[in-house]
Amino acid sequence: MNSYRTHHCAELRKSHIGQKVTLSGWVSSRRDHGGLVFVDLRDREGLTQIVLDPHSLPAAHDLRSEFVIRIEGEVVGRPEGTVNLKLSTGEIEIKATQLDVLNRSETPPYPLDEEHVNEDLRLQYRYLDLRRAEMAHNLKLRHRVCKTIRDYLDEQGFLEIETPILFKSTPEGAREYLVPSRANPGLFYALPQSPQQFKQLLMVAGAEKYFQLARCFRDEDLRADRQPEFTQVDLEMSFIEREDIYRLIEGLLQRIWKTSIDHEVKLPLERITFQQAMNSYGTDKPDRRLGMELYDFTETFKASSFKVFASVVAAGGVVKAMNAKGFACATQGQIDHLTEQAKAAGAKGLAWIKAEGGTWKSPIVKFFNDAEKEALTRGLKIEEGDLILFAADQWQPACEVLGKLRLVIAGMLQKMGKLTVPKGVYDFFWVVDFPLIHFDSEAQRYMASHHPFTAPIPEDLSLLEKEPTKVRGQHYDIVLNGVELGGGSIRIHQPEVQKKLFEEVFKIPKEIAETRFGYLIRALGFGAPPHGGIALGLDRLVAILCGAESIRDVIAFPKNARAQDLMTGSPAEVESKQLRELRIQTEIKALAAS
RNA sequence: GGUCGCGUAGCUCAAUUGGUUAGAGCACCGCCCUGUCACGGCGGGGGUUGCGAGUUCGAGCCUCGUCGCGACCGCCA
Repeated sequence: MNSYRTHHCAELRKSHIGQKVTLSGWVSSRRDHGGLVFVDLRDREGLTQIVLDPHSLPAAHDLRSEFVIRIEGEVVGRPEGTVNLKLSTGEIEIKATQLDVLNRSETPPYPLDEEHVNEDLRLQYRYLDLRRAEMAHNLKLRHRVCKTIRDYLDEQGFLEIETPILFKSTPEGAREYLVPSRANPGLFYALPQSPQQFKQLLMVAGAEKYFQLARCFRDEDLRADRQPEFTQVDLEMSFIEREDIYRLIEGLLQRIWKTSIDHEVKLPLERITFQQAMNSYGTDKPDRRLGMELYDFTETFKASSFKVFASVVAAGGVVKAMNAKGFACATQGQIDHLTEQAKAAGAKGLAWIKAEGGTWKSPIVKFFNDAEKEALTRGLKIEEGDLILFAADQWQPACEVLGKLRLVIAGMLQKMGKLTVPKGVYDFFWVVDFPLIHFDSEAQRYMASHHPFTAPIPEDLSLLEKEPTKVRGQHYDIVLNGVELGGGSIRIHQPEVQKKLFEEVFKIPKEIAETRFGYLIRALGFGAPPHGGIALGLDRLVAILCGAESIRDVIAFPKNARAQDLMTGSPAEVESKQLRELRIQTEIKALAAS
């Protein structure tokens, strides 16, 4: 025990009454009554009320917010009627006999207990922001989760192995951060988007079970749940099948939820196919808590006199609909907004029906016959006050349009108080049987849906040449409350299969495939074991556990939406000497000079 | 790159149809106060309304531009 503290500020209870204690911390608030001063003393763990008598401790009058002080005193019970039930330490207080100001503080630029402060300011003074109880709690919970992950995976026989941060550019995926090499002028490293290739090489190396809390870097535009650097729980195993991954990760999630928030996750988790997810929710990461499933009416409208629907069906498309329960009150403005959203998602327009005032109000209902109306009423369980929305297109675009509207409408209904997402519900499930390959209309070639190392499902292998988009991959995503928590796959371990995909399916020129992935294919040729793995987004996972809106709230020093650190002022210019050493010239300087 | 929203005191916000000297709470400074916990009372300081143009007799408010921040779309194998 050192001279600063005998206890922390959330520790003392009635049972400590009479003890002489020393506490150190920050002045959270001060209530100066002239002849008596109360201070809420805060440290990482919590608050304790200090009572100071300014007659013996005159410095008590000079205390201000965020001063760092040390207090000696006696734990006393609070007088009758002054107990504060909001504080865990609210039954006691410290009668100070000694006050030392360890450090003064500038007036804080914003009140630390204020909820809705400009995020700029919070980020600029992040060290103050992190003093707030909520942020301190988030950091603690994140630590608890990391510790649980390490303990669990250690028990399961995993080795924590670090992989390089200075890696090589592999422009197949996300845009990368580049790092110039002074020793090799004109050449660049790239920061890894993920340790994907290294973890596969570790399997070839016989590591068998690898994991890492891996920092990953992507130079893409940011979102509330996207940072330029973020952390993945990255792992890979040899001699395993998909079922082994499911079992392992389910156990891990169960343990994390138990140790961090004492919530029981029931196992095994449900599995749905990509096909089912799209069909029922129009997305591969559905938030099933919202209800509002999509239904198919292709058969109903096959021969409809409503030509818009009938012609889509004739062209091999589908007619899908969803019931936005209780949203018949949607204003014209809201309908217009939904139509815009639908168009942005690729629809040509938006057909809708309002069940209102005992009748159906809709621009299209006049084309429907009784059988069609009956099918809709039954299939969508239409009741007074409902809003029905349609999408007619090829299967996937039709699903996606309604999937997007479903989320927009859920947001609107929540604002109106007509839809409440239940709290404390954690809807985990696996999404499986993803298509291995999709056709990218922009690049005019087939692309890997996940990444190019994903193994096909063996029975689909024969389709690879003729109908590549029908091949399913041994890929799996774990979804929680509409958030993609992570994903992974069984990898290709035969070099000839990997080569075939690169060169014949993805049409990556031989030389490029060689320089980009040659070492990996070569490694696979030296007895690579069957292997697979998964990566979980740690920031998102912790954010959900904390109930945080943004992953910025669970990262100690995050960047803003422009990828800047407002506290340190990075990124920043560098000395021209540094650039010369790297043999780098920037266009910006040339532009400024001209 | 695009769409939308926001920008007024240190912080959170207000300011009627475009109308006099831009207000309030908290914070800050001074004085008073022995049971507060959002302590209270009295007094005080604090503003280039993000910036720049324009319209107008007159702009925090309208228009254009610009900068900053945020959300979303694109992007994120």
